Amino acid sequence: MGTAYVALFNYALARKHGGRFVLRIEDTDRERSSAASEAMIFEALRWLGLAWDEGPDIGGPHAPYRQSERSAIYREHAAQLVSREAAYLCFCTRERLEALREQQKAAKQNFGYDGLCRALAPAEAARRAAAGEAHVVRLAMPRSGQSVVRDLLRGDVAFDNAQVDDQVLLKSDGFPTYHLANVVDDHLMEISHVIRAEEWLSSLPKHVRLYEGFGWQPPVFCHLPLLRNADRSKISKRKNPVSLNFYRRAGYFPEALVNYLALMGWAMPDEREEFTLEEFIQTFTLERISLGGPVFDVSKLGWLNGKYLRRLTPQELLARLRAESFSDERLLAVLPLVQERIDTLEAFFDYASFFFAGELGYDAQAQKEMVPKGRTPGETHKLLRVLVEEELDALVDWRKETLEASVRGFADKAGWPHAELFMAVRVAATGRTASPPLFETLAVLGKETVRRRLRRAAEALKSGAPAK
RNA sequence: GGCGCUAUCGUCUAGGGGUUAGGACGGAUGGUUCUCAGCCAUCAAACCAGGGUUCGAUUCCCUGUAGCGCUACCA
Repeated sequence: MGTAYVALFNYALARKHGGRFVLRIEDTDRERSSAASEAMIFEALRWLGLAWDEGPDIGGPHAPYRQSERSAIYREHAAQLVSREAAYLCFCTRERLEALREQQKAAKQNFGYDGLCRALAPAEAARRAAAGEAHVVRLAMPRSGQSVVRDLLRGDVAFDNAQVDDQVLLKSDGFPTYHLANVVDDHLMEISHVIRAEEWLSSLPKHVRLYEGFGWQPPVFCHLPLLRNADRSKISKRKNPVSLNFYRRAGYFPEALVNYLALMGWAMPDEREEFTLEEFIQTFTLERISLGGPVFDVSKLGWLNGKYLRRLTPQELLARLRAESFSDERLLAVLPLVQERIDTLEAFFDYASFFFAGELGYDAQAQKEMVPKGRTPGETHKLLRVLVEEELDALVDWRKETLEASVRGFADKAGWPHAELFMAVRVAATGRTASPPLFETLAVLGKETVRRRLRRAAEALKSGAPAK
C-alpha cells in the first residue's frame, strides 16, 4: 500500500508535466528481495493503472533498472568517492560495531560509528583491502557544521553534521546500501524529483553530501507523509491489511483505491472527493500535499468503493465479478475441494460460502468449538496469535505442503496435539467444524485472508465477546 | 537517550490575521420504503497547551506537550 501511495504521486507528477515515470527495483538486500516480490510490485502497479515508461521489464535508455544488476556501477562510484576522500574504507567487524553500540547505549551517548577506520591512512587501507581483508565503504560526513537541506514541502531543514552517521555505502558483500545506490541511480537516470516517504527525511543530509561528493546537482526532494495505522503508527501488516492483493481479492476496485489514496494528504481545490486518475493528474500539484500522517481508514475506502460499484451497469458488474471473485481460476481452485462434499449445484453456495466471504463472525458456539477440552480460551487465544504473528507471518511460500509442515511443527513446539490445533485453526479460518482438508483450504483462501481471520478469531477468544 | 518532522471534529480534510471554522467518512435521528441497502434531510462532533507579535489570532513567532519517523553491512 505504501509503495502504491508513493507511486501514485510520482506517476501523477510525471504525467502532469509530460515527464517520464521510471520504475526501478531497489533489490540490494539479498535477504529481502525475490523474484516473487518484484512480480508482486509489477502486478500491483499494473492493476492500479500506473504504467511506467522505463523499467526492468520494458527497458529504457538507462537500463538495467534492477539495482542487483548494477553492482559494478556502484563499486566504481564508491571508489571514486574514496579517492576524493568523501568516503573511506572501514574494516570494523560486526562484533566491534555491536559492542560499540552497547557501550554507547550504556553511556547514554549518541549512537553512531566512532570513526576508527577513518583515521587510517588511505594507502594503508588500500593495502589491507588488496590483501583481501573484509571491509565496507563508509561516507565521510563532515564532523562539524550544519547541513541545510531542502524539502519541497517543508523548506529548509537543518541537521548538525555531528549527528549524522558515517553511513555504510557499500556492504562487505559488494552490494550498495540504499543511500549510495539511490543517489547514483537518480543521477544517472536523470531523475528530476525524488518523491518518497517521510521516513527518508532524516537520511537526506547523507544523500545531499553524496551529491556534493560526486559534484552533482541534486534533484528536488519531496517527502510524503507516512500512511498510518489506526493507532497512528507507520502503516504495517501487523495492524492493517497492507497488501494490494488483499484488497483486490476482497473486491475493491483499482479506481476506488487510487481515488482513496489520492485523498490521503491531498485534496481537490474544490474539495470534490470522487475523481478519476485522469482528473487527479490534471489538478495535481505537489504543493497541495498536507503533512499530517493520514490514517488509512478502510470504512471510508468501502464507502468510496460502493460509489464506484453502484455506478456500474449489471454487465460491467458481472465482468468485475468474473475478473476477480468468480474468475475461472478462483472457482477452479475451490471446486475440487467441494465437489465430493456436495450432491447438488445449489449445495455449493451453502458449503463453499466461506471461500468467498470476507470477515467471519465467531459467536459463543464457534468460540467453544475452537477451544479444545481441557484448554482455556486464553491459551487458545495466545496460541493462535503466535501462530499468526510469527509462524505464518514468516511463511513466504504459501502452499498446502509448506503450510502443513509449518502448522504441524508449530503444534509440536507448543506441545499441542495436532488435532486440537487443527480444529482451532479450521473453525477460525472457515467458521465451521467441518471443512475440506485444512491445508488445501488455507492454501486456496490465501495468506491475507487466513491471517486476518485467525487474528479476528483470536481476538474473539480474548474478549469472550462475539466478533461481528 | 539524540536528531528530525508533524499537530483543525473519532477518521480524511478545506480554510486562513476579523468566518455562525466548511465538506466527506463514521455515529445519531427522521423521510422515502414490505424489509434491507441506497438515496434525501437534520443533529452531535475540531482549531493540542502556554506565552508573545497585533486593534484582533485557530492562522505568524517562541516554548512546552503529544504523535510519528530515523538512529542497521533493511529499504
